[in-house]
Amino acid sequence: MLEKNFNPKSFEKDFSFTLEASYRNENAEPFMVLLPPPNVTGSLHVGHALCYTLQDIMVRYKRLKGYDVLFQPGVDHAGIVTQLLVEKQLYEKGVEKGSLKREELLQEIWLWKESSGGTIIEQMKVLGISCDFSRLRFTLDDGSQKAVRRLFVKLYNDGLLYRGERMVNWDPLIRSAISDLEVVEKEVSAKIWYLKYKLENSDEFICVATTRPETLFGDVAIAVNSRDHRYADLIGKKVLIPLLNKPVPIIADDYADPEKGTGAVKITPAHDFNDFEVGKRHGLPVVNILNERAELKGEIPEQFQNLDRFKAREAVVAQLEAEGLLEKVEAITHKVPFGDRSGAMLEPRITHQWFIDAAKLAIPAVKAVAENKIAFIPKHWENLFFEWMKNIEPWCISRQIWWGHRIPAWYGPDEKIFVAENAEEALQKAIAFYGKTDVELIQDNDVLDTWYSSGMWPFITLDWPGNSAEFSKFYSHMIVVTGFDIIFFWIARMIMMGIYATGDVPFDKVYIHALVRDEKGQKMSKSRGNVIDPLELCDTYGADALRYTLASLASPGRDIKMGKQTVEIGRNFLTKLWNAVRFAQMNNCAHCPRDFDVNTVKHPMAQWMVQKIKDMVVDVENSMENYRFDEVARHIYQCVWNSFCDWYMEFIKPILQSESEITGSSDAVASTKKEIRDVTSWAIAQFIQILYPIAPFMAQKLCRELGILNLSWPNADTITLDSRDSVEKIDRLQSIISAVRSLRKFLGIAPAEKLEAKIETANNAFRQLCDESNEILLRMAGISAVQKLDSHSIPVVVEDAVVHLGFEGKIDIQSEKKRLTSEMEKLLKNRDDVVNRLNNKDFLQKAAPDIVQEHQKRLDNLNDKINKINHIIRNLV
RNA sequence: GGGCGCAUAGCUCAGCGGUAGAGCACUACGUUGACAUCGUAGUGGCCGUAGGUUCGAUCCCUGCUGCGCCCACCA
Repeated sequence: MLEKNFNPKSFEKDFSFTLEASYRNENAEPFMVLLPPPNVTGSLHVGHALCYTLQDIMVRYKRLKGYDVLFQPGVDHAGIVTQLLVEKQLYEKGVEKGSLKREELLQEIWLWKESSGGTIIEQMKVLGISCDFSRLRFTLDDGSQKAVRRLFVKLYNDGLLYRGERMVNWDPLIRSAISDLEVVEKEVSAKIWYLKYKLENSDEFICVATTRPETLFGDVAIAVNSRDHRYADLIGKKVLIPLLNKPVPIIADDYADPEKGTGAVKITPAHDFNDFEVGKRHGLPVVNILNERAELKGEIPEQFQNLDRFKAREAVVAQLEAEGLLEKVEAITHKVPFGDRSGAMLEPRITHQWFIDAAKLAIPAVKAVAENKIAFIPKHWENLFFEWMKNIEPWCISRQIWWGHRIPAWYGPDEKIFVAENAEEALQKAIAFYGKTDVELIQDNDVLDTWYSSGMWPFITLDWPGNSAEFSKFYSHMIVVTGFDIIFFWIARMIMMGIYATGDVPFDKVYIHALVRDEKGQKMSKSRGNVIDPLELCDTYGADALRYTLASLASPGRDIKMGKQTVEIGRNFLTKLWNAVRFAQMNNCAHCPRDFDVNTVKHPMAQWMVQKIKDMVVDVENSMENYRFDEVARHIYQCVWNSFCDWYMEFIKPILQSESEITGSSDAVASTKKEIRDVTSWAIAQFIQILYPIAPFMAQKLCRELGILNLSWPNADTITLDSRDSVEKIDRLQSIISAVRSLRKFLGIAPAEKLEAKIETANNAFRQLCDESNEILLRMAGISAVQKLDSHSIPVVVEDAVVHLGFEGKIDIQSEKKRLTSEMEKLLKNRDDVVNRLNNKDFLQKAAPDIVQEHQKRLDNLNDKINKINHIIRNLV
């Protein structure tokens, strides 16, 4: 017997997932979910919980349906994040950044990874995520290393990967290049300084506005627009850079916008993307005045040497002011690029980096999505994908850190590059190239962008470049579930690299899930302090409750607003089901006989319930196939709570609690009782199976409790019972009960007070059900049916039946009259609408015939009811 | 500047070319056996706005307004 209190904590920890998760039905259709590998430094947040829960629901559903399911887990080494984290921990122990050698630092990071990395994997188990953990992969494991190098060499040999000197976004804190995607623009308040540049051999000045005065030492020109008459005569002349007195030309370039600033703009090619382009157009030199830490360095006055860029700014401004070269200062707010990992303000910087020719890889990727070989769900996210792919820039894949895949490129004495899968191969190439054996090669110091290996995840995990059975079965047929924010970072790269490496798309579906916000709709963040910990929610409400709640909120195209209490949705629902099962146990409805056949069921209430379950199975299955997990949750909820608990269980209580078994007085009653028991236990078994994908802990607990050995997905097609008559009759009985309850409440009749009632109906089948339902009517509506009423009565109209409620005491006739009159008003208005429509020739001609018919029927029903109520009102005294 | 999404009950959200729904909240009543993590009944909506298409629009189309997001630019 289930415990009286629903306490998920008491059983959720009992179930392990490893066994069932690694089960493979190898002869069946494949279904694979590619788990986005969480960072090795990560811990579970609500976003993960949503993402993983949805995946797990799909996976468990497909397992029940008999698919060959692979749910492949893994962890990402997360280069920059992890190295920063370990360096910080070392710093706290007194180890300065940069004081360790490469091998020493790597060893420290590996040690950290072994001891503290991947806690999120354990947290996933708490949530009941049924990955095949025996196949857990790491983006730096041997297989990944091999695959990464293999693809690098292939890309290089195909000319799609190259080393070049370009301007990139540089993070002065990490001291590495980062990709454009890792740049976040932030609005900051700043100042704009108007500097006076003296014309050479003149006393005149040209005024230039800048937000970066400290970069003036790197200026190589002043640009003005050729159509700007203010400066037309200055083009070709020279100005002197303030504080440096170095002459630079005034050039004409359309980049200079007469509307902005003073219309004259300083050109600093080494420290600005636009200026770099202008410099290139005009063959200007590149003067770098910042080092890797963004300190001033180079051909600049001694007093500014080694100053941090922000201190340098102050110093430069002060000096300019002292020399009278500062015309004015204005306060502005503008957007400035920051690194999303370090939070440091970025610097454009010209360095040697490795790049992937993403534009070329993008062509087949765009084609694949355009041709629907890959479908985004919801579809509109394709737009975002296309938009980015259209404007894709070369992808800078080298990072100046140590934790990651070291770039498999070696340099000979003359900087000649040898790209190879390992040092030995590189050496062989070098020997062949130089024609001598004593060649010394130095490997590139940089590592690859973390997203490089992530981009290979779909095939790394299937043991590419080997030709595994899993690869041929699952590759290009899997689904990826992720947030929209990594469509660029990850999805696009997986598609590009997957097609390039294997010739085929890695997956055929991309499900984009919602963003989970706090209850006010704000993004959750540590700094706001509004982060909800899913593990805490599991502890308070249970993992199943959290899973159910997340599923029920997962409507497409809308973010999820969620507070802690939101999880009560799931907790309350599961409690309800728990108690329903308890009720069944108490009434010997827990075990469904093996030979039970739902299609032989006779009792109207039983048939009604069977039909409700059949409908639910069909609905849930449709919703599952359409990735509508909110609908899945809702269909189950309605069937369990509204149909099964609210009506069915109340209806069957008189039958289950009758004494017929003991007395054996009636075989018919006893066999009805048995049938009801069987249907009840069958219904519960269906609920458990349907619920398993969403609430696996509870489902398994109930299976154990009820002795259910095998779970499978119910097949609605095997339910062939024709239950239309029963459904109609039971629905009618429900209407009567609701109407009587409503009227009793309106008249203020105490719930405990029993009333006599006479039910009039011309429908014989229904008449019979009413006669058989005395006890139900008594329990649920508080009425006992009689043939003749002695007391005063008030009639209630329910469809084609009239229920006369008898009262001994006084009833407020006036208020009842009022109520009926207002009901009548509504009915009349309703009828007017229908009549108007039926009088409309266009409607009759153009509307679908069944719609017209339905309106006619509606009109008949309304008329019938109006007549009956009219009659009642006239006779109320 | 370019693009995307959203707007339905007090709140959170479903829905749909043909009578507007749920959960929460609220009001009233109700606990000696499935369940107060509950039950019963109720209150509450010109479905953002202006046009158009249609026999009929909350739903389809267009404009507008408001909110959110993405990309680009910013001397």
